[in-house]
Amino acid sequence: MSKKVRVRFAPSPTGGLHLGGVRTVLFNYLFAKHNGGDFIVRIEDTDQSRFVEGAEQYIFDCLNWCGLAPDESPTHGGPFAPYRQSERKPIYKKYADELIAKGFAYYAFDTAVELEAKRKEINNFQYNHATRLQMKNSLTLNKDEVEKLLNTQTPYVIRINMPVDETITFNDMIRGEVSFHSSQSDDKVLLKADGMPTYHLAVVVDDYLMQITHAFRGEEWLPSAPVHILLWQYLFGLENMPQWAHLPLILKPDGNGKLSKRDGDRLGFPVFAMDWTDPKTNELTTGFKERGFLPEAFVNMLAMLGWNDGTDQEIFSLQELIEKFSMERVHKAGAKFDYEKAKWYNGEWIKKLPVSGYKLQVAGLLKANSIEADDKKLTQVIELIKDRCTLLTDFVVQSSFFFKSPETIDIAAIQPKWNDHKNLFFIELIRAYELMQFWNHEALEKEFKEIAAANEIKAGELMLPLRIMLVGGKFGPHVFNIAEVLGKEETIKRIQHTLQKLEAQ
RNA sequence: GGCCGGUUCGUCUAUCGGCUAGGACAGCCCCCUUUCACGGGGCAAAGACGGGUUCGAUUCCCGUACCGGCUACCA
Repeated sequence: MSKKVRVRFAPSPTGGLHLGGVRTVLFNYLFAKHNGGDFIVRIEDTDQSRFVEGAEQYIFDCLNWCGLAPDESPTHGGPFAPYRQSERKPIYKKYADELIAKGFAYYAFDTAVELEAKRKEINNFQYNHATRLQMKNSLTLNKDEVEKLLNTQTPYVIRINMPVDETITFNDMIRGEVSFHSSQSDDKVLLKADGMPTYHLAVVVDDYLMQITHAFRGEEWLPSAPVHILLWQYLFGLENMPQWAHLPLILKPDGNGKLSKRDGDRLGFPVFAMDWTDPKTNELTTGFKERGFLPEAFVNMLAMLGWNDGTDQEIFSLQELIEKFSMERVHKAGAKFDYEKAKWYNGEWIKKLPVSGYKLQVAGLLKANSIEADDKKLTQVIELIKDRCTLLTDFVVQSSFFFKSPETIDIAAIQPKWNDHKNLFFIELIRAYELMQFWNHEALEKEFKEIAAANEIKAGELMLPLRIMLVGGKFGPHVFNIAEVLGKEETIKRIQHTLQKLEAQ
């Protein structure tokens, strides 16, 4: 029997949660759930200088919005707590010491200033097999000197002693066999002077301790994979190492390169899942949520950036994604982000979901625009206009006139073809509508057309004016549907109002 | 620079040696709609290049080009 699948998402809480980050979460989550496994969130906050207030909570808010709930995390708890690396600090030293004892790592006492000087002196300086014997470390210093430095609290780091001539090969679930030469990697710092591990030590130790079976991360990590593999070999044995998959990057739409927050600002689309306010600068970056995206659409769109099920299907619920996901079908190449397509997914989900699935959000949006919508009418309105909304925020413009009189009336659209004859028609229409027993769109349309015929005016020439009177502009659903929802009193009131304006002209 | 990865329509992608290279978004045209959308139909649009292997390569191998990632006491 094989071990239970356990995957982890390991963000560092340094700011907003990027599209690519959410996709990494998603693929982890889908893989875990597809295989009946657990999804763990581990906070990689080993760099105290990059700590950002609120960033961790924000990550969980985003996951919650997306519907990607962790089985274990600092906030959800779990048998392998703590899940915050800063709280696991004492654990790592032991493994770093073990590496030193085995000769796979060494103490280095070089100061930042000394390293800086070396970098200036040697172009492309690397702390590696070629240079480490020129440096101040336990390889060059004798035992007593090292002992003395250690005893006098001299700051030091622990570095991995990369082998000079070894080929490191592993099998990536997406890329197949990938190999590196050990001489190419430098002697990465494992334990920092402040006693915190670097990412390199921490991932390996925690993946082992937390019994992670599959480790998925962005492609940008590929070059450091050999270091991690060596660490596995030295510490826990290759046979216990998780299976790796390095996910393709999400690229900017124009040109090339990794998609960044700046690209979103520049091109006018969100990059973060939800609104993020930088606590230092107070700068607000809009998220997909606040931009009017449904989590269903956001997740669907992200999944399709690099994955497909081999058919033409493009709309998937989270449940379907769980059923169909496989790492083998993840594309190797990076994908340029296409905001137009992202919006298309949202439009599809607005049409697909029952109104109850997003009614509350729409009500919230309306409220923010000081429109209080009663529940029954809101549902009715949403049904009527949802086909012409691609973002949730579109509902505001598309529905405002149902709840309050239009602020401006596009008189210019009626005026040129306006005449007394038409004016008379509307006066007659008002009278007829006042007497209507059953206020529904079929009856309203029938009445309208009969009066038009009696006046020998083409209905088509009258429908646009009516629309402008009710809506204020050339948009919205079928005009008699609008009148039906508006009700007798309001409809007549709006017609009269515009009639007066036309008269005044 | 070095190492690693990648390369099918403008974009996301299908194809696991047989292709008239399929779908979707965006674009254009038509229909529906007496507004605008939605919807329906259509058009246009691709295998970086050069060598192999093979009866046959988009698919396998090699090289070149181009793009990207990494090259911190950051993740």
